[in-house]
Amino acid sequence: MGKFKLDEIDHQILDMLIDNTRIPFTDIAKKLVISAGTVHVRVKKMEEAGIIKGSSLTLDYKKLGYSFIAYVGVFLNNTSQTKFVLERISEIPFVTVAHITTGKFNIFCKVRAKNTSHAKDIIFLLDDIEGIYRTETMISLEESINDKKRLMHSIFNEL
Amino acid sequence: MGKFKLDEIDHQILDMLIDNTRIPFTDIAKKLVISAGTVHVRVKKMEEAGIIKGSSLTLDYKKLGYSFIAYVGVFLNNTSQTKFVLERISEIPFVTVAHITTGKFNIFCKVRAKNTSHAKDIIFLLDDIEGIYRTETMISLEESINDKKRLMHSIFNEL
DNA sequence: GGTGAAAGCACCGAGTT
DNA sequence: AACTCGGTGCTTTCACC
Repeated sequence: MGKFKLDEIDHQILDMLIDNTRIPFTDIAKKLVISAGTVHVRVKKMEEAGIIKGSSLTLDYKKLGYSFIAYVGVFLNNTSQTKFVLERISEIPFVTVAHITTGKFNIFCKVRAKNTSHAKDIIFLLDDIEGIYRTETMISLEESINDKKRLMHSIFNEL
Repeated sequence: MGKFKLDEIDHQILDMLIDNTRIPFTDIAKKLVISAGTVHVRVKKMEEAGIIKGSSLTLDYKKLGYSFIAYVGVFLNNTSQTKFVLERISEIPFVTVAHITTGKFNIFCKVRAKNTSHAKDIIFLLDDIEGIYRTETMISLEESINDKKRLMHSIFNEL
C-alpha cells in the first residue's frame, strides 16, 4: 500500500507504455539506450510490485452509441446503510464507478448511457434501491479529460 | 460519431483485449477458432474506425502514494465564462477530468492527490481561477469500480 | 472476409561480466 | 543489475479460397 521506488528509467518505460501497451520492448530499449532484456525485467518487477495492475483498451463509447454521461448524487435515509447501498448501486449496469463521500451526498456515482431516455431507466433503478431517499442528477454537457500521461508526469515531477 | 457494426467475433476479441492488451493474437485466435491473421485484420479495422482509440496501462495510484480522490463542484460568477474556466481547470495538474454539467454546479471535476494537504493545494489553485465564485468538495471515502469488461457486456447485450 | 504459410522480429530466460 | 545471445513463438503480409 505504500510508495514504491521508481527511477528515471522506470518512469520513461511507463511513459511509453501508457500511450501504447503493445509497443515492442525493443523500441523502448532503443529510445532509452538500454537492452530489451532490461526493459523486460523492469516491467516484470513493476508488475510484481503491483504498480502495473494490468492493461486495457481505450474505447470510444460515443462511437458505440453511448455518448451520455451523468453524475448522480445519492441521499440515504440512514447512513448506517451506506455500505449495503453502495454494493447495490455497483451492481447496476452502466454505473461505472461509485464513491462513498463526505459532503452533501452520501454516495456519488457516474453513469454512462446511450441517451437521456436510457439514463432515465438507469436512474429509476437507482431510485428503487432500498435505503435511498433521493437522488440528484448532473448531466455532463461537455467533458475535458486529462490523459494519464499528464497525471504521470505530475506524479513523477513531484516525487 | 455514429454507431459502428460489431459482430460477435469483434465483441469476443474486445472482451479478451480489454482485460489484457498484450495477450497474443494467436491465443485469441485459438479460443475463437479463427486464424491469427483474422484477429489482426479485425483489430486493425476497429482501430481505423476509431472504436479502439488506444491502449493503456492500469496503474495502482495508491502504491504510487496517491490515494486521495475528491470531486469538486464549481460555482461560477457568470455562466458565460464556463468554457474559459473549464480550460483553466483542465490545466491544473492532478485534475483528471472536468465536466460542464446541468444541475447544482456549473462545472464538476475529479481530483487525484497524495493526501488532504496536497488536495488542499490543488483546490486552492482552483479557487484562484478567475470567474470561480465558490467550490464544494466531496472527498471519496471508499471507491467501488465497475470494470470496463462489465460495461462492455452491458453494451453488447443491449445492442 | 477468411485461411495458412513463411519471413521477420520480439520475447524472455540463461549464462556472463 | 544490466548485457548478450539464442530458441521459441508471435506478428504481419500475401497469394489463394
